[in-house]
Order: sequence, then structure tokens, then C-alpha cells
Amino acid sequence: MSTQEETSLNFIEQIIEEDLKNGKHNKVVTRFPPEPNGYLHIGHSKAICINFSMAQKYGGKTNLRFDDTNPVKEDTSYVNAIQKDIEWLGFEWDAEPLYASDYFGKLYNYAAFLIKKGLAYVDDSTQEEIRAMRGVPTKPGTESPYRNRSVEENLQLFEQMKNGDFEEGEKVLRAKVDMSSPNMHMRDPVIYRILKAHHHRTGDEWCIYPMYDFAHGVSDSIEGITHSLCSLEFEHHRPFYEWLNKQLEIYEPQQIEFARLNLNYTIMSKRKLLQLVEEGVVNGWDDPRMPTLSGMRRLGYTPEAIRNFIDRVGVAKRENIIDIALLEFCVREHLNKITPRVMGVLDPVKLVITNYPDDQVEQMTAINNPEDPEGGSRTLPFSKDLYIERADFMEDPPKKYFRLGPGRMVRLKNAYIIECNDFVKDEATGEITEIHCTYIPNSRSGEDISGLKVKGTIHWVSIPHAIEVETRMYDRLFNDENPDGHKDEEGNSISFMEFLNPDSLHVQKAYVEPSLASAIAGDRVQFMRKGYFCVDPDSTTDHLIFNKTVGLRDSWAKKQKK
RNA sequence: UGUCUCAUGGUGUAAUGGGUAGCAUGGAGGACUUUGACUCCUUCGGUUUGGGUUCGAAUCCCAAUGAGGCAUCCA
Repeated sequence: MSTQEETSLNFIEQIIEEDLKNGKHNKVVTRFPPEPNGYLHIGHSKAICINFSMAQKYGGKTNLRFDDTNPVKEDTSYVNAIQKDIEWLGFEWDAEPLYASDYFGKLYNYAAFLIKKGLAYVDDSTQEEIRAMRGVPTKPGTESPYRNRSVEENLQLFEQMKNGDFEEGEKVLRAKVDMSSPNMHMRDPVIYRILKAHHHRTGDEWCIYPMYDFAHGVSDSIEGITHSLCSLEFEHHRPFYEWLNKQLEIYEPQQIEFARLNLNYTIMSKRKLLQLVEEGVVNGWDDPRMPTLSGMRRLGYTPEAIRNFIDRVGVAKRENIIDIALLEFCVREHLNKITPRVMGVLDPVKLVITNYPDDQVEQMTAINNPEDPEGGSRTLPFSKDLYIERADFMEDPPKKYFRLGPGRMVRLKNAYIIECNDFVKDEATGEITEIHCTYIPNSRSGEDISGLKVKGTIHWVSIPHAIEVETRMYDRLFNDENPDGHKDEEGNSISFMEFLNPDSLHVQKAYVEPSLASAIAGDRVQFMRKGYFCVDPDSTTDHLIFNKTVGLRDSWAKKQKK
């Protein structure tokens, strides 16, 4: 940890430190305001980490506030999933979760206050008329014919809206700001609309609901948020945010925007993720291929790895597309430290040790995790009949191949050195069906006095002791770096669905060492020489399922490709 | 042809008028290895362009260029 790292602040930290120094604030209060209309994804984890860690770092607190102002899209199931994901990531919000809907009463009164100040009016125009009058960014809009209703009439109408006297779409409440503003969001934004929908928390108490711009700014103010940290897309909402609290004559928090996280080979839009779920492209929000936190959790990612990743990615205002390789690096980095090493053969071929006694079984000692001195060891049964990885034998290997081939020697990890004498091949298919070897009796791991040096070490399982399991080998969901960013010749955007990877999931049978018999959902291991795996919740005691979290780096495979 | 924001190696981020422009990832090469993993070492690669201010500019100013955002009764 160098001093340079300690003094290197991102632009938000600089603002906060300045505010603290000059006495604008003496504490930091942030908030994370998800809309409960979908699951949290890796992009949200950036917003979560930033908001929570700023408060943590500067001794403040963070509110979790559900921005539940659109009852037609929102649901309690999402509320629960979101809370679970934030907790899993390792953050604690202040006290109880909050809801924008808690403030519906206050919000109504603030809206009435705006009306009394002559700064809001009820508009009878249709949605289309309002859109038309708003104009375009390059030209001013025109004022609504209802813009100059009297305060009394507006108050009366607004109350009638609340009482359900009008139908959906018949009337809205608009802030009276500036129809000629170059900022579209200042052209009398709608702040209340009629929605005769059942709300997941307030039920049928209300039939008018505040819009984001109104509810969010006021909620921040009510909660005394000092720094309202959000993504760049809300930049042009800031003028209204500031206008609103000023006109309401209430506490004015400061909104600061940062660039959201983008990952290549991934889509991040909640709407599109929902589409993947609804069309059955994936098996739910927590499908391990999804970039959702619940999906990543199921895949075997750790919260530490994700937080670390967000840390490395940094915070700035420029648009960015992060290489998924960085995320995978962070996952490997953490898993390398914490996972026990076990042996599992994913694509088996039988190997017989011809000079090993038929019924003999030896217990071999294996270190659980060489990275963890406290990790201890276990024993592994060894016998005459083994499975090894099909890729660890070649009939006619190149010089630099360190594994098995006719006449070649390798070390069986934690066991003996063996030499290949023969193999059986199915001439019809060309497939190797059996490999025959002899073992060197005095080469046993830990007591090797054979004096032999071999270049390669391979993993194995004893056939009579092995457990058959299912492995789910996941790959990226999309083949394209930017699945959501393509247009055809006419300039129409091409659906991200066109870039789905047809091989994003391979289910296959594998054989693993018997120590895994007691594995339970969520357990993480490293199958030596293959990758990190996590036990899927679909597992039962007699049918274990391992999800491939991420493979080990494989410089041999890389070399092969060239 | 309005307005806002942004511009540093392939990617991401630091340097806040005075460092040979740093770090991470990535690529290449090598050492080590009972995981072709891990670890370690070497190496590749960058200030968008043009003006200006200054003794001195990645940093300040202007312009150009490029990228992204902006009309939902979504958040």
C-alpha cells in the first residue's frame, strides 16, 4: 500500500473531502435507490459499492430506499431478492429498508405546496398533446393551454385526481418550469399521474403516483442525503432536482453522477435480462449465465471478488467498457486462496495399472490447499483401475506435450509415477478406450526414492471409489463483444438475441474423488488442472451438480491455438 | 445542426502547473512447479489534433475532431 494509492482519490471522494473540510457537511449520508422491478446485476454492484463505501469511508450511513413509484412494474418478490443480494455483497444499510411509497403522503403535500406557489398545474392534455408541445431538443416547446389555471382550480383538480374522480390519462400534474429550456426535462415535467393500479405496499390507497423526478429528489431531501450518487444518465435531471428542492424550500442534497459499469460480452439492461428470463433463453434470474448477482452467486463468484473487481475498475465520468477478463481474474484470484483442491475427471478414459495388485487399495495423502497452511490434508483411495482425463493422453504426442503417450512417463498427482506401455483403440471410431500402464512402486508421493524426474503431473480418480456427478459447463451467453450495439445497413438496431452463444451450457457426467460425497450446495472447490466449481442448489445427496465458475488459466491450450 | 458530458497504453484508472507519465489487467518471453495452476522476473504499449498562456502543460484557455446523453404519464 503506497502513499500514492492512499492519496489518490476519485472525483467523488475529492468532492466529499472538500465538503467535509469546508464544513458544508460533517457527515456523509448516501442512499442506494433500486426500483423493485428486476434483479440486481453486476452493474448495480458498482452503484452499491460506491454509495455504501463512501459512507463507510467517511463515517456516515447509507439508506436502502426502494424507488417504488410505478406500481404496474414493481413487486415484493424483487424487494426481497434485492435485499438478499445487497447483504450477500456484504453491505449493511442503515436501520430498516425505506420506500419512496412511505412518503406518498408527504409527497402529495409537497406537490400541493408547489401548486400554491404557482409552480405546478393540472394539465388535461393527452399524452400525445403533451409530447407534441414539449417540442424537440433543438427547438423550444409550446405552453399548454392549461398552464395558467388558478391556484384554487389546480388545488381542487389535484385533490379530485387523488380522490379518483378522473380516469387514467385524463389529467396529470406538471411542474411549471420553462417550456423553452434546452433541457427537455425542464419543459414542465409531469410530476404526478393517475394510475389505478394496486401497489405492492400501499395497496389501493392511492390512485395517483409521483414520477421519478419528483419522488426521488424529495425523498433524498427528506432523508437528509448529503451526496446523491447516481449514474450519468441522470445528469440532465440534475437541474430539475435542484430546482425542485429549492422551490420546495427544503434541504437540498447534491447529486453527483458517475459513469456506469459496462462489461463486454454482456447485456446489462434490466428489460432485456427480463426478456431472456421470460423467453426461456435462461432458466430464471439466477441462471449462472446471467450477469445478475444471484446468477453470479450461483455460478460460484464470491462477494469479495466482485467488490475487488469494482475497486479495480475505479470511478470516473467517462464511458467505459470493462473487459470481462478482469472480472474473471478477480474471481480466480480469490478462489485460488480459498478453495480446496480436489480431483475430478471431467472427460474420462480408463487407465489400468497392469502391475498393480487386483484388489489392493492404498490411501494417498493429499494437501487440501497449498495456498492455505491451515487447510490440512485428506486421504484418497488409489487402485488398479483409474479414470484420467482424455486430453491427458495422446497416441502420437508432440515433443512439448508433458502428459501421457506410448512409452512416456507422468506422475499421478499424490500417487505414483506411471509409464504407458499400451493402449486400446476402437478402430471404427478412432477413440482410445483404455490405456495400459505400469507403476513405479518406489515413486510414491512423499516417499519417492525412484530418482526419476517427470515433466508432467496429471489428475485421476479411482474407478471403484469415484462418485459420478453432473457438471454444468457454462460459457459466456453471447458470442459478440457488444451484443446490444449492432445496427444493420438501414441503421436499425439488431437484436441482442442474434448474438446468443449456442454453446453457453454443456451438461456432462464426471467422476470425482469420494471426499466430495458430503458436499453441499454453495461449496466451492478447485478441480485440479481444470477450474473452479461450485455445488449447485439443484443438487441432492445422491446427485451432485457442479457449476463451472471459471476455468484455470491454461497456457498450454493457448500455445496449442497458435 | 440546439444543449449537456466526456477524451491518458488494447482495456480500465492515476498523476490536481514542476516526476524518466504510475498501477492493474491484457499480449509476448522466461524462471519455478507433484496443478502447463499459483508465484516470480523481463518485456510490449499511452497523453485525440491544432493553436495559445507559462521559465515549465496530460494538467489552464480557445478551436477542431471524436464518443455518449437529451422529447416515457419508466426509473
